[in-house]
Amino acid sequence: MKSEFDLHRFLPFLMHHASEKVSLGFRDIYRDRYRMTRSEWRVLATLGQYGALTATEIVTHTGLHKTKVSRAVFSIEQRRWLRRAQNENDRRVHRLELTSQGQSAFQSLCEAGVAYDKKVRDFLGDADFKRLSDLLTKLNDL
Amino acid sequence: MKSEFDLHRFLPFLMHHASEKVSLGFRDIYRDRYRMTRSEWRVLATLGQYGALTATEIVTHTGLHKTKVSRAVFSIEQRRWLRRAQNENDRRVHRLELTSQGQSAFQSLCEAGVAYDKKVRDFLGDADFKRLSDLLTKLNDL
DNA sequence: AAATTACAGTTACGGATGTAACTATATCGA
DNA sequence: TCGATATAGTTACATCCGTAACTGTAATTT
Repeated sequence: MKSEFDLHRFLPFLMHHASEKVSLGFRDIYRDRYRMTRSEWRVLATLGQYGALTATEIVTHTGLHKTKVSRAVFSIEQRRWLRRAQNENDRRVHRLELTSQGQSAFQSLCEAGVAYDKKVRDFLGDADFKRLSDLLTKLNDL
Repeated sequence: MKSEFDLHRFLPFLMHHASEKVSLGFRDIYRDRYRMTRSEWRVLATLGQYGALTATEIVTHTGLHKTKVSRAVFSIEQRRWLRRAQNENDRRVHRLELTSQGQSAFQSLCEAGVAYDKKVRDFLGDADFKRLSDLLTKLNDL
């Protein structure tokens, strides 16, 4: 029987729907401002926050698929927003680092991010916002 | 300064990450069992739960893009899991309805859905699970 | 009624995706 | 040391996706 099953209470649906709302709401910003994809923004943000990393380290930090990272790195490099330097000890590995232009773009999007965060926080209220963050963080270990 | 911005506390990231965990976790089930895409599963589930609908009504219920619905309907129809009947009064419109095979598939996935829900609920605990559902529902109005 | 506008649904196109296969390099084991 | 295995990263392919343009039908305006 379907009686036990309610689409509008089904967590994968709720999650996905809410995620689209929140995640795509911010995507409009970096897409309109810089014509970036989500993968590109994620890679930029990760390098901006953590400094120089290898592609594999970006995969670890973000959970992005390695082909997404590879393509995003290529396209950010095309914009001259990052440099790559081959590792001397292991020539398979490249150290990826934002250029100053890349850092500027990151700063600009950070500010937009903080503003966007505030918008959602105002909507939910501080308590619910924190509750939501904590629950989502907890789900990472599912 | 980036100091205000913490990637791992940024809601679009948290949201997206948690959503991938939960939503793709269940996707493995319908993908492995029936080779369905997420759009197809959503359309199947919507028709299963609400009975006969038009494509536009499915768009309203699910929030899916109309091209996704169009393609999903086509492909589910190919499997003989749904019938379409042209509306006599408005010949642009088709009434879409699951066949008995479609209903069987839906039932089978409902059971999997209930089991999956239980798995997540056990992980989070009843109280947090409800809290999360409520917060996600609230976000629909963002 | 003819012309215009609105709507349901499909499709062409270019771009983004994941899988799997690949290249190049490094490491391990005999 | 050399053959096998593992790893970093890229690419070919098929698929999926959203935008915009389209088809066919209905409703509205004149």
